Amino acid sequence: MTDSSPTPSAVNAVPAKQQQLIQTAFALFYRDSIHGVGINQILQEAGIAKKTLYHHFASKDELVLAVLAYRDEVFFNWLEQRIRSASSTEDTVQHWFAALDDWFHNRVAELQEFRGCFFMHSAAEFTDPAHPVHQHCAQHKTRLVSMLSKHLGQWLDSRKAKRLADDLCLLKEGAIVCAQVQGNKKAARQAALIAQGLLISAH
Amino acid sequence: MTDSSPTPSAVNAVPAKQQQLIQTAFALFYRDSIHGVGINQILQEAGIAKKTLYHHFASKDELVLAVLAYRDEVFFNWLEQRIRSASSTEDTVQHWFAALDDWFHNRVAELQEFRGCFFMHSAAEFTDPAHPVHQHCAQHKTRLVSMLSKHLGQWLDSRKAKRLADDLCLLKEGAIVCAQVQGNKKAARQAALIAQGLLISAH
DNA sequence: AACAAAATAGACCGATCGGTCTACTTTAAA
DNA sequence: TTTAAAGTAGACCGATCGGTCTATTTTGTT
Repeated sequence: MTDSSPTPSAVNAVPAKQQQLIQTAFALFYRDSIHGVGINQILQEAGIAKKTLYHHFASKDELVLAVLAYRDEVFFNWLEQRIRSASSTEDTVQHWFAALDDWFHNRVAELQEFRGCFFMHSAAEFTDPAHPVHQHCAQHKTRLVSMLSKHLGQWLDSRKAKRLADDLCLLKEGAIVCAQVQGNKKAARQAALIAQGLLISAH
Repeated sequence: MTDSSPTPSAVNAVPAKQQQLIQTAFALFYRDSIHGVGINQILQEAGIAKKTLYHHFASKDELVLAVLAYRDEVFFNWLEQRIRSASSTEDTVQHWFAALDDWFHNRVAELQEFRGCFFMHSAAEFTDPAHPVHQHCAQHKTRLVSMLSKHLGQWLDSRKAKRLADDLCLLKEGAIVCAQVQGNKKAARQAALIAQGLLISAH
């Protein structure tokens, strides 16, 4: 072993307080939007001193970016795992919307109570496409498309895989909005039915 | 005539300053989100005194609701008009996405520069489904579905019309998100292609 | 035991928040 | 011409904003 481990789980780990700050901030941002939540509220909720926050982050903006990175990782990993075991194009589509359905019905503990897409909301708060927050949101979506596209590439040629992935992501966004704004939790199954039409015509 | 008209366009009209306040507030809310825009900023931009605002609205919340009602009316009327002339189910679908395409490409002056769906964004800022703002947003979506459904009812039985309207609205939401977050302005045409599949299987 | 890093509480800063209020001016109908 | 409503500018209120700082305590390594 090249490094000793003085404390169980230390060394190169993300500082505990930093992680706690990020998770608390995410929960509050997700509920009340970024502009709707103040630093002091986050600190009180997390039970952490103000100095500690500014020891880990230079500003609220940097905390926001860290929160986006955190959510990106959690969400991406969850969805990739849900897709991974699919063994055909049709199976992937089913897994895709089954995952969304679970999310909408709060059957996915690691994603918190469903309130729509955090990246969609954040992009709406920072409408300038050049703003780091907006760019991070766009990247998240792009990353999901290419992950799905790559997965579908196992059975489809890359042009068709990309096209289907784009469509499935558009349907995903639509389902999320319907589920969030109108509280229509059946939106995932509805989107899955629309996707059926794609499989018939598109191969 | 039951009422005289002392000044051209007065009597039962909405006060000019009130309308100006609403329009200015909408432009700012749409760009920087509701929580991201302060009262003073709105007043400065509109060139209106603070007392005048609180003469017309009891609070910022009431101004927000008035802004939602204003945008609801503008958007609904625009989209209904775009659909009205359609003469078949297929034609309606084409008009539907052609309208979105125009919006995404900023060819619709009355809707302002495209920044996504204002109601979707506002619902994200007020996540409590019981909050008046959130409810107004949900209503807007419901109203659009039923308008479209009614229109499609000319050629489809009501069950099928409702189902198709639901699907077209889900596709609309998906296209809006893709166009806004990723800047994918082709999303309307993409959604139109997906909708083609619906017309084949669903009648 | 010594020591540096990390954490604590919370006072404090100038700016802005939503909202009230006074005092004055403009507008337009009777 | 009178009069009431609607408008103006902007001081002011307490609260909160993001962020800095002092002083002290906890923590973990040597």
